[in-house]
Amino acid sequence: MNSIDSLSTMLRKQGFRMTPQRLAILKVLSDAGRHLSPSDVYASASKNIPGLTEATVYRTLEFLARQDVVLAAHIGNGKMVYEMAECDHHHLICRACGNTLQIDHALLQKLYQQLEGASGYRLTTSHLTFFGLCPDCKEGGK
Amino acid sequence: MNSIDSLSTMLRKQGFRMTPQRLAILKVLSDAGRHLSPSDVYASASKNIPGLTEATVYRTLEFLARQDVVLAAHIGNGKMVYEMAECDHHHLICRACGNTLQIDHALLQKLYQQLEGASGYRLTTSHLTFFGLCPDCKEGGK
DNA sequence: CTTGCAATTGCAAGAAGTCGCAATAAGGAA
DNA sequence: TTCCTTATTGCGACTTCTTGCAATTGCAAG
Repeated sequence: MNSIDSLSTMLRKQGFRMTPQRLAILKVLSDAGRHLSPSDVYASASKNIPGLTEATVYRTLEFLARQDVVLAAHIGNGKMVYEMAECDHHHLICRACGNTLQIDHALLQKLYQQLEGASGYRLTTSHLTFFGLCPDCKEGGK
Repeated sequence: MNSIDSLSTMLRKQGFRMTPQRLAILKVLSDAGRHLSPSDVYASASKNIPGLTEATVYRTLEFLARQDVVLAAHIGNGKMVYEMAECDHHHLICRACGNTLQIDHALLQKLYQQLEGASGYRLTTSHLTFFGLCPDCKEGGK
């Protein structure tokens, strides 16, 4: 698992600035251990960085996702959520009740290899979201 | 492939109203043959329905997606796009140049069965988006 | 320690999308 | 055809998110 220090060093090496704003946002995500919405991140980070703006939070999340430090995902309500890119995984969400299951990336490894073979692309891990009905809701006949 | 008439009949049977607004939006999507953004849909549909509002377009797209008449997807720029749910497929997008490849759902059939077995969920088809680097861009060493 | 460059941020304006409520209208029953 | 119920829409206010630009600041060089 990458610490904030090693992530910072890596990003600096690539010519990026590690500002207090960026460090605070990274720390919020690192401490959370789950995904957060931009407004969740803003609410927490602005406690440590008075004067932080939401525009900066949005820009920083997008920057960290582009650098693969953070995974972005849509979880079905049209909103983007973010999480530290520590453990590759995907989500399976019940369309009726919203219950969410985490899926290891290992389950998709073969598919990814197959898609690479068929397409010529090199796939990056992304935070996929699958939808379905959970065991409780599919019995209810929705 | 379902015609607008048969989709309308099906929705009416479920107690929904098939208003001129909904028919116009369905027709725009049906004629497009590709995915459209909400503002694309609004621009086209409002030609036929003067007075149509964007609020109605957003609500109708969300309604049609919920009824599985339309597939919604995020294509990497944070925006939602919509397409008739005619041919189950997914997307593979190059993160560098934006080039997009369409992936048949058939390639994911086994994975879906596997996930159903492992989770107890019944998966619905969703419009997944994979990311990677296309053959041209991965050679460029990004 | 100082300086200069260019990346990053704050700010305000604007775009995209959502919500509550009254008015409108789809459609079934009579 | 008329009437009534209730789903749906228009509207305006609001929230969420993005953008351009000037000011600020991280950081490498000296």
